[in-house]
Amino acid sequence: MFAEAIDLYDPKEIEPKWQQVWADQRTFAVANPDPGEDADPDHFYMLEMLPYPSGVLHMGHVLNYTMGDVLTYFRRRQGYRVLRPMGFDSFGLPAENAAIREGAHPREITERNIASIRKQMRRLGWHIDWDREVSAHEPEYYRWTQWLFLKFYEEDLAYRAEAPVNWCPNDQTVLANEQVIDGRCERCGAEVEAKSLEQWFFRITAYADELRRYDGVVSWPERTMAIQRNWIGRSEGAELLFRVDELDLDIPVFTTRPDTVFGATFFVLAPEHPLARRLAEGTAAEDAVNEYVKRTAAARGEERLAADREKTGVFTGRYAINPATDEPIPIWIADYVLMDYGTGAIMGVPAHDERDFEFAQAFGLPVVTVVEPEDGGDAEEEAFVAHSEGERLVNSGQFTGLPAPEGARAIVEWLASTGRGRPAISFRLRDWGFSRQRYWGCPIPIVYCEACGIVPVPEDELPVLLPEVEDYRPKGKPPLASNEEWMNVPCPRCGGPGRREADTMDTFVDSSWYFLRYCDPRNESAPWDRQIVDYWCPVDQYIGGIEHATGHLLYSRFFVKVLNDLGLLGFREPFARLFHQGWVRFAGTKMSKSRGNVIGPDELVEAHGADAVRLYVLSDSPPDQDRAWTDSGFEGTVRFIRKLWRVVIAAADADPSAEPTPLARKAHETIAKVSDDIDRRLHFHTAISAVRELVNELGDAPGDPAARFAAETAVSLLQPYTPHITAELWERLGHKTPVWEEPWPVADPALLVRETFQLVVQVNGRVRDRVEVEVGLAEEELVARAKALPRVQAHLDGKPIRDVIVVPGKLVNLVV
RNA sequence: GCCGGGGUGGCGAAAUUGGUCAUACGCGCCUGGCUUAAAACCAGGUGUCCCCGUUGGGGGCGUGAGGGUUCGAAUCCCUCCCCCGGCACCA
Repeated sequence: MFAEAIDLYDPKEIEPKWQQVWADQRTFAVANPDPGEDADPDHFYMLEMLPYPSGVLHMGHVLNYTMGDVLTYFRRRQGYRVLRPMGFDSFGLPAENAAIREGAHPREITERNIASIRKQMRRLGWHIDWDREVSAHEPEYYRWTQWLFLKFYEEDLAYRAEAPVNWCPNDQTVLANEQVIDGRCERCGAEVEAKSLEQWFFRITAYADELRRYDGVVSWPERTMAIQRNWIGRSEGAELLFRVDELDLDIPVFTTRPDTVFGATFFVLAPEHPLARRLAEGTAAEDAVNEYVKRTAAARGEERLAADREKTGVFTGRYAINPATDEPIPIWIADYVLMDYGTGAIMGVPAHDERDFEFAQAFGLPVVTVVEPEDGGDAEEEAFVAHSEGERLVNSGQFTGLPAPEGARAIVEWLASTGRGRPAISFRLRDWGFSRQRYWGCPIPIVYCEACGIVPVPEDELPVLLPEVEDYRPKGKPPLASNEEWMNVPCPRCGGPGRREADTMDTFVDSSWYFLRYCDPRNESAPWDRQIVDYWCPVDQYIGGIEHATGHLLYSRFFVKVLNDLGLLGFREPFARLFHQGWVRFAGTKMSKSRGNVIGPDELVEAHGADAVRLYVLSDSPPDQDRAWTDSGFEGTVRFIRKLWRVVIAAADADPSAEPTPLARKAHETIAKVSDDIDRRLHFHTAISAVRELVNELGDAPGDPAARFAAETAVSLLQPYTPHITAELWERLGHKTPVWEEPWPVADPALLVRETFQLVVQVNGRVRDRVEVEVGLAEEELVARAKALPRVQAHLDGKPIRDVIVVPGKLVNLVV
């Protein structure tokens, strides 16, 4: 009784013990390669999206980092040098809002949160190299964020422009398109307004085409690439010039249907188009146009986006020349044309565009059909004709009769020859506005000088430290602007009076390069050493939420492409393999802070140990699928861990034996399956199932000569999932080398090859019997054995056999 | 509307990509053991319908629906339905 009691599994005892060993021995630290080193092991960069330190970890984090942990241990034990760092995305709005609420400094709140998350991470036993920890808010880090900004600025890839921005009236700040969800602020839910401001932009559109390709990517989810491609949105077509003689203007339009230009019966400018007011100047329509522009500008936002809205617009009194027909067509201003797509102006072809048709109907504009189905069809009855293979141009001058796609090419060529058009590609993607009127972010190292204009802060004056301010609230102007002493600075170029840039950077800038800094985190003379970064990168396996598809994952790709063009690194895609973990749901809903239904890992770790939490979160569901956290399921895992303990302790007394019993064979099959599931498929849940099968069989065969081997195998294979209990059991099995340093087991191929196999016998494709036969029999012999089976005989029923299919090593199918 | 992912027991899911009676592993449920009792633990059972000589054995049907290819289909093809995600007055 007493002996049994000491051997009870007690995670509270075991887990702190091994965590202390790992800390003392610096088990998780990994060195960069030594320049003189010649025998370099294979290396592997394992990365999960860094956490935002907003309080404590939730189950989503536990899932994410446990997946990374399994892969880290797995690769490490396969002999790879594994880089698995951690850091904190520590600038950003929530810390600032908490600071306003609590009256503490955002730095204080942030660092407090980081300390508590770090503690949680250690308690979960994650294999993290803490020597490489970085946080975005530390001057040692953001100094290089600023440095990178200056490089982009030098290349004209960061620029300043006045632009309509998404303005959140509640947070008093500009939002990126990605932060606007259904016309509302992602964070506070307030309705977003339009506002025109001087802003900083990254010219991500310069890389639009390449960002749609994934050269250098090894494995990305199809859906993620589809989301990014939809977001970037590429259309091929032409830019055509429409002349306004009276004002001596040529206004470009973008169209995907240059074949329909002969049918353009009107011309439309977006209300925000810089020429909109000028066109109407001096015409009878001037007042009406001004009034319309003012009204639509105010109504931007949500209502304007509704596709089923009635078309509105106003005639300018001017005409443009259709470059194909040379006929004047009326110029209108209408808000169904968007300023920030194409050129902000369109040719109206009501016969072949649904929206143009509606507009023409509303204002009585003529409809001219210029494309018809091959057979003539009943085009007159139809509002417009879809673009398809069997269509030909009509009413199109010398192009009449050409098939539509060919006609499009011929027309663009013809217009190009007189300078009135050219082939063009248009993207939906906009440049990335990254100015934020906020305090808790990376200062933008720019000085505005009355004489010199925009002047970058010299590199040797970096970092521009984030100053202290009285109040973090924006109140219309950015908080940094309230610190007059900080704001006023001599111009770095002429020494005259200058004012600092008071906006800070979007935190997505910080996270666009953190994975590079991890490689060389303490470098004081450069953001990184190119040799070191090129050694580790691209990241071999990245894991994080799919919600970052059009944000972080796109920005990081853009950054790496630019940095490659600058010669700062030697690759063009940051993440070779990408994987999205599913959501952890509880009580049928997504866990999120805003819903207040977060179950933290702390209580569960406290009650049942980190191993149980780690193992359960990866059990039962494929890694990319949402999963429900159920108490009964978790209890099942706790039960299994206790069973593992019991069964392994029982086998510890058994003698080592190499006898190839069925249990030994099962152990080798499990090694093969678990290795393949983790390595190739990331199917952590089926790997766990396989080990459970092995443990079940071991439990059923305590006296088996291979019991000890089976126990050791189960412990070894579970080690990446449950590092504490397996470390303890491995030691109790009498091993001196700790299990995490044990090479990953390799299945013995000899034991995987069977001497006999179960031959499946089918009659007409239906399984009728199975028989154990020796491997390597001739086909005729297999067929003869199959026919001899009584149950097969019964189904053959004396009928003649028409065909025989033999799959060697598997089955015989008799067709009658 | 366009693009992408998906639909398998009561539930989470497996079947590694055309070849072992489809449902491994787990949850739930049922039966039994242990117990004064309960919990825990342990053992067995659990798609569905039917048949027989009924502590056993045999058969039909079953992977959203319908069709097709094949000796053989959850897996491939066609048509359709439904669910989830992205884009959308984007010219």
